[in-house]
Amino acid sequence: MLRFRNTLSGRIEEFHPMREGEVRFYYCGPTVWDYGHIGNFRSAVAADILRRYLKFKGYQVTHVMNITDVEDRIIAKSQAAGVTIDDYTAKYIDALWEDFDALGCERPDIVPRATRHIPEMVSLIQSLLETNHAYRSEGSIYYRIASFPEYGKLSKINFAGNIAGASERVDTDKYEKEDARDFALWKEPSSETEPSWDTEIGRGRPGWHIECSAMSMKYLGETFDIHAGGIDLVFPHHENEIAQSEGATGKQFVRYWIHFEHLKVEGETMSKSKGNYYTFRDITAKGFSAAAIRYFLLSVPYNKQLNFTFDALAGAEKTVNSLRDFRARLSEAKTEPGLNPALHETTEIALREFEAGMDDDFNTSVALAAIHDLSRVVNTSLARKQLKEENQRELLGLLDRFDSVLNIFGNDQREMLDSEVQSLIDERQEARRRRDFARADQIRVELLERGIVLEDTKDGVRWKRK
RNA sequence: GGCGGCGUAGCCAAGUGGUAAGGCAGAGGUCUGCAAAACCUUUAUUCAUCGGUUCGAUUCCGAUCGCCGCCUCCA
Repeated sequence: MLRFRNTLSGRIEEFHPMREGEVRFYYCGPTVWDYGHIGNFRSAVAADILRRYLKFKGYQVTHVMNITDVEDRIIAKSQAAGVTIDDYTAKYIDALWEDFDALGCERPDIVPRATRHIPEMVSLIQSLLETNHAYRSEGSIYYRIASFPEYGKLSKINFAGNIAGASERVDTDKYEKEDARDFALWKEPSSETEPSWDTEIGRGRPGWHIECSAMSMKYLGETFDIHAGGIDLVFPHHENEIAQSEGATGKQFVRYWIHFEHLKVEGETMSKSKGNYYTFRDITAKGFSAAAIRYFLLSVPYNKQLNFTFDALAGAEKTVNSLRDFRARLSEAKTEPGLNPALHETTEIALREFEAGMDDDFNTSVALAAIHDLSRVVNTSLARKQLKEENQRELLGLLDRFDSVLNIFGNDQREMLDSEVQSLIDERQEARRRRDFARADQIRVELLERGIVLEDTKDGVRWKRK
């Protein structure tokens, strides 16, 4: 039984979707104003694991991820560059998908963009105006928090004792609001040239929060199962989404909220001023593989802060390689017909432990430990020739199941070596038979320079790419 | 100022009221012509510090120190 922490209740809850066997899942994606930093991808990978594990459990999942492509920073930057919003964001959206694919994240089923859903937002704002949850002020439209007594139920912020201290930092240009907590649903353009839309509620552009309410309800319904995102979004973004959606519909908006913890870099907050701000691209440029980055990001449960260090990433690189070697070795092994019952038992235990870990609030650390334990036992059996054909089939199937969730083993496609490389390998085997080790080692070095690593085993020579 | 999280071996870390998962690195060994890979053994009497509760605490409570986050359109 899958259990995880629901931010709404603050407790671990058993998961029961609204509709049998079906999960509607919304993930608050990034704002596309720059290349994604590594913290963005910690969340993206966490959302990927979450969705993949729901599928592993047999649910049919509808996964929506939004792209915020209209927001103050984007407007400022696109105006400074003298280009349209679409032109400014196109490059970063393309980059986002490239990085997404490289990290092995499945593309969401539906990816709505804020700029493509202005009518939906306008209509939601209209119904909030009608129900008195919103009011106009100086050309903009604000949400009236006083109209929604449950405000704060997600973030559990005690506004009575809190806002006073924080209010010193409230922007002075917000005094036209009835209450400091009220937030903008619709913003009047601050200049003639600022990008805006002409709509039934006036000329302007949407506030940040309204897009997620409008788009999630459009694609998933007024009440849906899971809404996930970075922990920083709890307040105000998700709190405001609840106010907007439940204010408009009178129904519960989301049944389970999940928030992904941030990562630190070398024990500190990641920030440009500290010089420890890394995008995914910065890290691959240093020679680390996307597979290692994915492994590292998912090796610690989503609800823990993860300390990013290059030492740890180097460790992940080795670990991923050895797991891939393990799968290749298992796949290539020549086995006798039959079943080794002890190994069958090992296989079943591994599945149980993997699932027990994942069921317990998506504990990927425990799930990975199950895989490492399995690989050690199976490697030993392979070396001792105790692995039978049935075990091999069953184990490869199990690794595929694990990988449907984690996606760390990579493709098991053996490419053909070009004939020149192959003949060098053959020549080396011949040299070894003649005990001409000087020539054999010379060939091994030559192949290594071409990126081919050789391993001599009892069953012959194995090769792999460096 | 208000609220919350964390501090476990050289590094990344899981975890629990009953005596410390896993990975990387290190040491020794098996195998091998050598190497690589794999495997075996080994590496925290101890879980930031100090008190308290308990038969028993790393796990619960309190204090202290350190780090991180939210209260600012930052994942």
